[in-house]
Amino acid sequence: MHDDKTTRGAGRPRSAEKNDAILRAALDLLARQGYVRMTLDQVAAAAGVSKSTIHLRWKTKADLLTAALAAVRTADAPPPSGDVRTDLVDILRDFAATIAQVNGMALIGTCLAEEDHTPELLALLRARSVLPRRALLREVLERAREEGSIRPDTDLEAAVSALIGPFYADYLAGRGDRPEWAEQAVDLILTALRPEGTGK
Amino acid sequence: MHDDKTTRGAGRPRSAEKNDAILRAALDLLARQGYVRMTLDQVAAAAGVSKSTIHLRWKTKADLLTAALAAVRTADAPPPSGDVRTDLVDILRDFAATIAQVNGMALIGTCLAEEDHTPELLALLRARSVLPRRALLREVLERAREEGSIRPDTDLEAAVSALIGPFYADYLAGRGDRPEWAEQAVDLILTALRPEGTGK
Amino acid sequence: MHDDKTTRGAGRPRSAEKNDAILRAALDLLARQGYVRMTLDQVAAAAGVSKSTIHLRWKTKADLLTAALAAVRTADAPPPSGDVRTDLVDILRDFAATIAQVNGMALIGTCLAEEDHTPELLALLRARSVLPRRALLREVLERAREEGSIRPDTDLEAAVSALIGPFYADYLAGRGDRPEWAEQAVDLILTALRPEGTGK
Amino acid sequence: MHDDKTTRGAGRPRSAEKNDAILRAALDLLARQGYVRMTLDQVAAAAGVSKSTIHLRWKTKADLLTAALAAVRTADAPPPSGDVRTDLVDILRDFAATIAQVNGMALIGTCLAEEDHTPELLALLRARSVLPRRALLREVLERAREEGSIRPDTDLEAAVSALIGPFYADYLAGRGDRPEWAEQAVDLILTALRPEGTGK
DNA sequence: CATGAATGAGTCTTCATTCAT
DNA sequence: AATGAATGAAGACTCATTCAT
Repeated sequence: MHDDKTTRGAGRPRSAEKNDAILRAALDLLARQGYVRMTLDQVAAAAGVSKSTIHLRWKTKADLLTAALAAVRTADAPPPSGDVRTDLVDILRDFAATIAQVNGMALIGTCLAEEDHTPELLALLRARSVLPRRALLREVLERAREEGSIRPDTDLEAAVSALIGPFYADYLAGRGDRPEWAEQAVDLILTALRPEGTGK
Repeated sequence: MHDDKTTRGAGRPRSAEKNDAILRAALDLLARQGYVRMTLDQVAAAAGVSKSTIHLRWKTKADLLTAALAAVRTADAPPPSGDVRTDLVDILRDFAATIAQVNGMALIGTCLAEEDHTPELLALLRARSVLPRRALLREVLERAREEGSIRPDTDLEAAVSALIGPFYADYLAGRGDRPEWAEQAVDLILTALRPEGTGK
Repeated sequence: MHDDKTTRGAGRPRSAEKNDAILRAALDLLARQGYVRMTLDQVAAAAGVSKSTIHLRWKTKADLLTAALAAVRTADAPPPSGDVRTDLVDILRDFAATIAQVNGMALIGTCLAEEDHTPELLALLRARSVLPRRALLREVLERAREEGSIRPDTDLEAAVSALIGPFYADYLAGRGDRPEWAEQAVDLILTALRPEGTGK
Repeated sequence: MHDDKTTRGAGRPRSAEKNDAILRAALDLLARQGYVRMTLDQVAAAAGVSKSTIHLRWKTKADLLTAALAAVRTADAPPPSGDVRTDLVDILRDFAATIAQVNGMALIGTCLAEEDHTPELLALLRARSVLPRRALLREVLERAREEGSIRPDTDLEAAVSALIGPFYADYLAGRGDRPEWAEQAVDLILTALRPEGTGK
C-alpha cells in the first residue's frame, strides 16, 4: 500500500535530528522542572527549534511529554557474570547510576505528582523503566531458583520489590548516595531466601 | 505572633480556625494537584477565606506550603502489642493506610519533583513524616535486638529501609493495594535477621 | 436577604468608571474591527485598564462582547411631532444618524458574520437595537391606522420592513449617504397604504 | 505531477481544477466562518491541496478571498414571463433562495464587517452580486415604465431598493423565512407606483 | 484584620507565510 | 509545479502578588 522507498512523501522531509533534540530536551526539562513548570519555550530553546515546530509534531504539551517518556530507551542489562549475587548487585548499581544521571527521582516524582492529572506519564514510566528493570532482576532470581540457591517457593515479585525498595526508602530518608546499599539489600534478601537447612 | 488558643483578655481575637482551615486546604490541594497546579484561589475557596488573608499570614505560595507541611501532625504509633512481628506489621499497615488516606504518593511525588526548586518541601516531608515513621520502626527493632530475636550486629537503618522500601517499589510497579505486603516484608526481613543457629 | 445598604460588600469596590470604559471600548472596537480581529489587548489599552481587569469581570471574550452589546442604550424616540409623515421620517433619519455615528453597518456585519459561531451577538443586536427601533415605527403606524390615514388592514410589520429596508439595500448598493432616502421611503409606503378612494 | 485530464502534448498542464476547487472552498468557508476565522489550512484541506499551492497562486489570504469573490458567477435571470409582477416576484424569490443556499447573509456580514479593513471584499460583492441583481429588477421596472404600468417619473433605483430592502430588514428583525415577503413587497411597491387615476 | 479589585508576567496554542526537497 | 516543514508574531487566558477600602 505504501511505497516506502519511491514515494518517500512529497515536500521537505521531517528532520530526525530535531525530533531527537526536542524529545531529549523535553525529558531533561521534565526531570528538572516537573510537568507544569516546564514550558514549551524552554524546550524549544534547549532543542534549538521554534515552538511551532514542536506543535507541528505533537499537538499538545501532554502529547510531547508522553512521547518523550515513551522514547526512553529501556534499560540495557549490565553484562551477566553468571554469579547471582554479583548480577543482582550490578543491576541495582546500574539502576542507581541511571537514576542519578537523569535526575530520575525528580522524574519519578513528577509522574507520581501528575498521576491524577496525566496518568499516562506514570503508566509510561512504569512500562519503559520500572517494569523492564524489574524483569532483569526477576530473570536472575529465576536462575537462582533453578540453581537451588534460593527457596523454590519464593514469591519472585515480592523479592524484586524487596531488592529495589530500599533505594527509594533511603532516598526519601535522606540517606541516598550510600554506595553500599546495593550489596546490603542483596545480601539481606539472599539470606532471607536461603533454602532451609543451608548453613552459612 | 500567633495566639493559637484562646481569645485572651482585651486583645482582639486572632482567628486560629482560619489558620488551620487554610493549612488543611493547602495540604489537601498540594496532594491532589501538585505544587504548581494548585492555586491560591483554590486554597482560599476551600478554606472559605479570601486570597489576601492567606497572603497576610504567609508571604508567598512557597511559604504557605512549607507551613502546611510543617503542620502535619507527626504519626502516632499504633498501640504496641509487645510482639515484634505484630508491631512491625501494624506500623507498616498504618503507614500504608495513611498514605492512601491523604493521597500520600502524590504528595511525596510533588516533594520529589520540587526538590530542585523548593527543597524545603522534601526536607519537611522527611522531618515530619518519613523520619518519625522510621523511628517507630527502629524502636521496635531495637527492642528486638535487646530481646535477642534479631542479630546484635544488625544495621538498623538498613533494616528499616528494607521494611518500608517494598511499599514504594510495589506502588511504582503498579502493584500497590496488596494488603499482604506488610506481612511479607516483615517476615522476609525477620528471617534474614534471625540470629545464627536459630532453627525455624 | 441582601443588606444592600449596610453590608456594601467588604473590600475595594469595583470601579464603575472602568466598567463603562471597557464596555465602550469593546463596542467601539467590535464595530471597527469585528469580533475576531478585535483583541483584548486593544480593549484594555483603549479603556486604560489591564487585561486582567477585563477577565476579572467577564470570563471570556464572548462574554465581554455580549455584555457590551447588551449595554447598548436602546434608542430614544425623536420627539413626536404628531404628524405621521414627519414622525416616520424623523425616526428613520435618527436611525441612519446613529448607524453612521457608531459604525453601525460594520457592527451589524459582525453580528451577521458571527451568527453561526456566536449567535448571542445577533440576538442581542436584535433585542437592543433592531426591535426597539421597529417598535417606534410601528407605534406611529398604529396611530396612523387609528387616524385613518393608512388602510385598516395594513400588515404593520411588513410596512415597518418596507420603511427601513431601503436603507440596507442602499448601503449594500453603495448608495448610502443619500439624505433624501428617508423621505422617499416614507412617501412611497404612505402612498401604497393610502386608504382606497383617497385622491391625491 | 498529476495529469488531471489529458496529458496534453509536451507542455505541462496547468491544473485549472485545483484553481476552481480552491476558490470554491474559500468562498464556502468565507461564508461559514468569516474572514478572520477561516484559515488557509481549512481551505487547503477542503480543496484537497496543500497550503503552499494556494500561496503559489495567490500571494496573501486577502488576495485569495478577493479572487474567490471575484469568481462568483453573476446571477442568471430567472426566465422572464412577460408579466411585470410575476417577473419581479421571481427575481426576488431567486435572490432569497440564493442567499439561503450559500449562507449569503453571513457572507454579506463578513464583507460589511471587513469594510474598514479589506474594502475590496464589499466592492466585489457589490459588483458581482448586488448590482447585477439590482440590474435585473431595474430592467423589469423599465419595461413596466414603458408599458405605462408604473408612473413615468419613478425613481427606479429607489424602487429597486424598496423591493429588496424588506428582505434585509426582515432578516435582521428575525423574521426571515417568510415566503410571502416577495409578493408583499412587490405588491406594495407596485401599488405605490401605480400611475395616477388608475383605479384598482 | 479582612476583603475584593487590580495587575504584570507568563503559558499554551494558532496561523499566515517562507523554505527546502 | 507541488508538497510538507519550519517559523515569528500574535492572542486568550491564568495566577501570584500588591492595592485600596
